[in-house]
Parts: sequence; C-alpha cells; structure tokens
Amino acid sequence: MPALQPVRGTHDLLPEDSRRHRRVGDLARALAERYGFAEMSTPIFEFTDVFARGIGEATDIVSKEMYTFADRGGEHITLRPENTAGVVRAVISNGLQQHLPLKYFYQGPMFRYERPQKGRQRQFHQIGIELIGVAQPQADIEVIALGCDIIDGLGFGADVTLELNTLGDGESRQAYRAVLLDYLNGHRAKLSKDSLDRLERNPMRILDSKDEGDRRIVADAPVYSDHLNAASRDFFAHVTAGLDALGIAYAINPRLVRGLDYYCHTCFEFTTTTLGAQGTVMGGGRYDGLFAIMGGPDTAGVGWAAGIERLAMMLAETPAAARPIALVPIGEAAERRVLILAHQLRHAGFAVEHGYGGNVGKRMKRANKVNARAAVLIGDDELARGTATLRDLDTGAQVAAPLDTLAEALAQFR
RNA sequence: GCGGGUGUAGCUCAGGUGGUUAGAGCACUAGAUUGUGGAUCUAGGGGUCGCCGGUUCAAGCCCGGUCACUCGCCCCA
Repeated sequence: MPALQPVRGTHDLLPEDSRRHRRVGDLARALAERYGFAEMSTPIFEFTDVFARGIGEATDIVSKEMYTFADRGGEHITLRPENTAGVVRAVISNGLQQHLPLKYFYQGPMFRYERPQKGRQRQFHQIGIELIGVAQPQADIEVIALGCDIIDGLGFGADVTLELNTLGDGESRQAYRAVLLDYLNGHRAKLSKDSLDRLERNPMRILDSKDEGDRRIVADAPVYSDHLNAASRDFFAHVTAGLDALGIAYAINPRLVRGLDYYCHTCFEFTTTTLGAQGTVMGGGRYDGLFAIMGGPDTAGVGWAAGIERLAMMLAETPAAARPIALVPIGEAAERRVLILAHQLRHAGFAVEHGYGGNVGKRMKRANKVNARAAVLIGDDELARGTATLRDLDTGAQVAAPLDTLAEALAQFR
C-alpha cells in the first residue's frame, strides 16, 4: 500500500455526498413509515452460515463475493452482502413470528467483494423494506407501491421503469426447470461458455443472456408462463390487477430472474438507462421459502432493497446545507460575550457559527464561506448600548437589535 | 474473475516525435481594507508527474510490472 488510500471499492462520504445520501434515506424512511414500516437494523456482520444458507451456496454472492473471516474466537463471520437474510435471522432469533405481520425498513452499509465500477462498490449502502407474514398478493402490491412512491418522490419517475415477472411457486418452477433443461441440453453445443456454467447453477439465468448465440437459442425456448400452475398464475394476476388499480405502470419481463435462491412468485426490478451498466436501482420479490431454509417456521415474506449510491447519483442536485447565523465579536469583551451568546442561541434552536479569531473582515469572509444567513456584529459600541448589529448577508441590510431579545430579532433568519 | 481505457497541484486540465528550475484556470493563504463578507487587484504557498523497476548521456513522455479509477462482461443495489 504505497500512499494513504482507502481500500479498493470503498469511498469517503464527505458532507456533500452525505447530504445526497440523507436525501434518499430520509425520504425513503418517511414514506416507509407512511406505509407502516418501522425502521430497524441488524448487525453488519453475522455468522457466515446465515448468508450461505439464506442466500444460497450456488449464488455469485455466496460463492465469490462475501467478505468472510475468522474472528479471534475462531467463529466464521461475514460482512453482510445484503440484509434480507439478516432480518429473517433477527425475526427468528427474537421470536417475532408471534407478532406477524412485521413491517421493517432498514438502511445501512453492505459489503460485496466485486470488481468496482460506477455504481458498484465493495462497501455500498442500501435502503430496504421487508413485509413478513402476509401470504396474499396485497403484500406484493403494497411493497411495490412504496418502492414506486420513493422513486417518484426522488424525482426519477421518468427515468425509471418497473420490470415485473413471476417465478411461480416451487411446483411450477420445478416443472419448468425440467422442460427448460431438456431444451437447453439439446443445444448445449451452441451455448456460450457463461451459459454452460449457468446451466449447472441457475438455468433460468440463460433466458437473460446477452450473448447473441444464446439469444437465438432462447428465442425458441419453452416459455415459463405456459408452465405455471393455476395457483401461481392466479397469484400473479392478482398482483398485476392491484398495480393496475393503483395506476402503477410496469413492464412484464419474462426474462427477469433474480439471482438469489430464496425468491418465488413476484419478482421485480426498478431499472434506469441513465446509470450505464448498473441499471438496477431497486430490486426485490417474494421469499416465502426463506424462513424454512433458515430453520424457522414457514413464514411468507416480500421486500426489496435499493442502492443508495445509485439513487444518490441520479439526484439532480445536492441538497443545500443548513445556513447558520454567524457571530462576529470585535474586541475582547465582545469575544467573551459571544461565547455565551452562541451557547444561548444554540439552545434556542439556531445553527450558530462564530469565527475562531481574526479581525472583522476575516470573520465576515468566513461567515460568507459557510453561507451564513445573517451576521451578528458585537463590539464595544454595541455592548455599551446593549445592542447587536444585525446584518442580513443576502441583502446587506443592517439594523441594531437589543441583545437580550436577540433570538426574536433573529427569528426571521431561521 | 475476464477484456479495453485512464492516472500531471485540493479540483478541471495543458505539457508536438524523451532534452535545463513542470504550467494554467479555479480553490487556498496573505495584503490593498487594524468595525463589515460576496467583486477587483497584488503577492504567496502547494507537485517524489499514482507506485516500483527497466531502456537511455537524459524519462512526465518509451518498456515491464503494480495499485487505483473507469468502460464493458459476469452479477447485482
């Protein structure tokens, strides 16, 4: 490590970045609460098994992207690559199935050992929701509607499309898998190298291949919707009908297959073309089988996760920082007075900055630099009269205000 | 993990085919202005040219490696 650099794929969030992230997180939380989702958080590391089992050994995340290490006690620990498995673990650990349905919102860092690109980092941040314990399609609709509100609320409605598909239930999936494997095996010789690999791990993935040759083969492949059983078809029909009723636009994408093992029935992605190759901005679906896989009682679940960095990148502008009041003391006596005054004004709810030394000019410059809304000048003259000189830094207008009621005079600059 | 591109000051970038002390704009600091910011002017600070090695009398420039970023693949948020 030659120079002092951050670890590959990690980034500092300086105040401007932080404000963008907060814009996303705050809006998402506020809307989630409106839908009845309460914020909670789980540890950023868990026993490796939580993810290995929950996400699926064969997935890319588990097979090559986890930050795993042995701690000093020899336990196998993994930095969370996503949060659904952790939330499910928390529900089971705390015996929360007695309180179904559960509705959670979370926000925080995730870790994946991948090659960084724009919109892809090794430490990144997600917001997400989980609706646990509702097997009916109402839950899917509600979860998607909330996602949609957040995307719209951030101002991305025009740049983002909702892609929707169903993975059916276990029975349907097994039936289709068999038919599909049969077909693909017949074209083995012409499949790309990547797809031969997928044939073993997740054949439905091949449907979404970008390889030309694969696409030709896929074009004539059996279609999943022909192999869905009645229950699965019915479930999906309810979901789409619900979205229609709410006026939520979506595009059915039969090729949409999510990578994680635990998904069933509804799956969806909110995608954009404005971010380059990393176009998925929010993704999720139903995971009714996950609780059983994790060793808990059968419990339904639906949710999504969204990448804060990706959403923050799409933000048209950086939210402005709060504008403080700048206190400018002139002389020793004023300096002492201002120390106290700053404290009082802060307690009264004002954001207050006082320069740290320097003459009036320098302090005014500093006030300007922190984008102060107003300056309060106090020197010997003012102290003698019991006033402060109050300057509006936007207009330059200046008035005298009594020191003991300064908070009232400053109220207009809040 | 695979393939392509890039890497000069805090930021954005100049530096024809290798040739003395590496430049600009913005930003920063100080002064003009010791009780008044944003504008202007003046001066100043700041670079082991990502890092290591090689070729050469001589490397910011050529070669190799390495690190980071970036574009695409894989996959995902």
